[in-house]
Amino acid sequence: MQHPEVLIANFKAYGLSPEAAKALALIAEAPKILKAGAKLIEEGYAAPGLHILVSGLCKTYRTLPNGAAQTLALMAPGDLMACSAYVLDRAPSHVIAVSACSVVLLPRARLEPLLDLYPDIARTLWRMTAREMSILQEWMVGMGRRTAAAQLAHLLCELIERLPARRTDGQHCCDLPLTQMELADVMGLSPVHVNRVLQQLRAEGFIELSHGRLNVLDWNRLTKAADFNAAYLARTPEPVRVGS
Amino acid sequence: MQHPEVLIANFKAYGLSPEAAKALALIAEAPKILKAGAKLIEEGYAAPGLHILVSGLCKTYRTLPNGAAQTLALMAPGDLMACSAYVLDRAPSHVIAVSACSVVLLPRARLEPLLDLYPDIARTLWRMTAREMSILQEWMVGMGRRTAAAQLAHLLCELIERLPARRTDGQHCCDLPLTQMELADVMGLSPVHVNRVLQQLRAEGFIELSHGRLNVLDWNRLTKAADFNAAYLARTPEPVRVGS
DNA sequence: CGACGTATTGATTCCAGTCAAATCCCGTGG
DNA sequence: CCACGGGATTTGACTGGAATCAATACGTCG
Repeated sequence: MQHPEVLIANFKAYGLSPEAAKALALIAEAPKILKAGAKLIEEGYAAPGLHILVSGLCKTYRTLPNGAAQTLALMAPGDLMACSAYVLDRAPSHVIAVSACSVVLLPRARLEPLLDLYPDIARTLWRMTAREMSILQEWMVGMGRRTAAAQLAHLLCELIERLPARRTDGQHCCDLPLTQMELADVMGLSPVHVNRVLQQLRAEGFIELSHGRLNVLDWNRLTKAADFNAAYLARTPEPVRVGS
Repeated sequence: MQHPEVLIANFKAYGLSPEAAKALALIAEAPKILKAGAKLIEEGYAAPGLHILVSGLCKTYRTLPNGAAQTLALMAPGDLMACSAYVLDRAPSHVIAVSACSVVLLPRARLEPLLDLYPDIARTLWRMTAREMSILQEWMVGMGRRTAAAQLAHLLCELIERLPARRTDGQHCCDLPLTQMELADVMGLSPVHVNRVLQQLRAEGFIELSHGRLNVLDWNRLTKAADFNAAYLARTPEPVRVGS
């Protein structure tokens, strides 16, 4: 599948009209390939356009004076990257590739005219940003009010939903190229504690996780333990639609 | 000052053109007055339009099965309220008035045509949403990686910047109608601990806080202790501009 | 094989939560 | 004007979850 097709399909999934989606795909530059760990956007940097992740996993994070890091977002294929760096014209935080990635740029000079031409595009980008915010809010609930185990379980549920996953009855699995240290930075915990909570989830038969591969053994039980409800991940205004 | 003027000034502060701002103000319904504690938006509710806070303080929060609550946003005058409830057509969380509020509604049926007519409006609303997200991210850094004292100090700095405040050299103060329990729900802490950390900040001469009034005694020292940098609160794309 | 990053384990400390009581504050009504 | 009541704040004692420190295994790659 060509990149333009992927882009078009993605925008359509957010409810954008086919013509507008095609117009967007046409202004996209050739995808950039990033190696794991490569920095895409540096804090303070002025964004040359809007980045969209095509494949791989990226993250946004902030570092503190004491050296600690907090991950602010994980980006899955189809996600906008650092849209605030685009709208605010200045990146408030770093964006780096977690695994090998392919990223497409919609250059500002070509995107802006399209926003004028197809007002639906702005609506869609706005909606994509709102979805990103929903995810952030869910993380916040986890950090503030869930136990570490529930928070981790919830995060894993979310990642199964967001990342390309193979889903069979009961068993769901996906590639998860995150180290325990990276998980810790997402959840605001220490790596050691993540390790312990992970073992807890393994011991209770919820999941398997090793070698960058996550396998959820009992989806129902895990979502219940995590109090997980996928509604916040919806891409379209209407309550989740099924089929095409 | 009439509500339309307030609205117009606010949108201009976000960089919107005067004509578009005026057009927006024209479609606004008469302001609704809310009593403290009144529920504006209920989870799951379909938003009839976009709400903008004119005066007072509101909050968005989620509750968990165990009864705990997590505040997801505080809204100051000029802020969009629950924009995801508008774009996603379904509120993912509750919005209630913390103090007596005045709220204006831009009805969907009148706002949508404006989005087509003035593409800059969508850009501005998108930018407002991005700013809200920046605030959320900053909160997340606090919850995950700052000590409770630094987190609280940071929050107070933010509120001084966002809420109507009287600022004299060194001393800054504003009305802060939040109970310690509410502060706890914002920060993901227990009310008891908030109380203790608050006393710590008082003891060190950073602040006074009582009877719904916050007084920052030493702004420089507080911002330093909180590692506070107001850049994330900027409303316009360009690095903070001074004057009109 | 050696080396470095990652994962695991154990021991200990400490920050923050919980429980519970006392006090304060303020509005209300007798 | 004062007694009452309920929420908010404060305090203390105790518990517990997560951090920290430190050492050991594991694994992958040159």
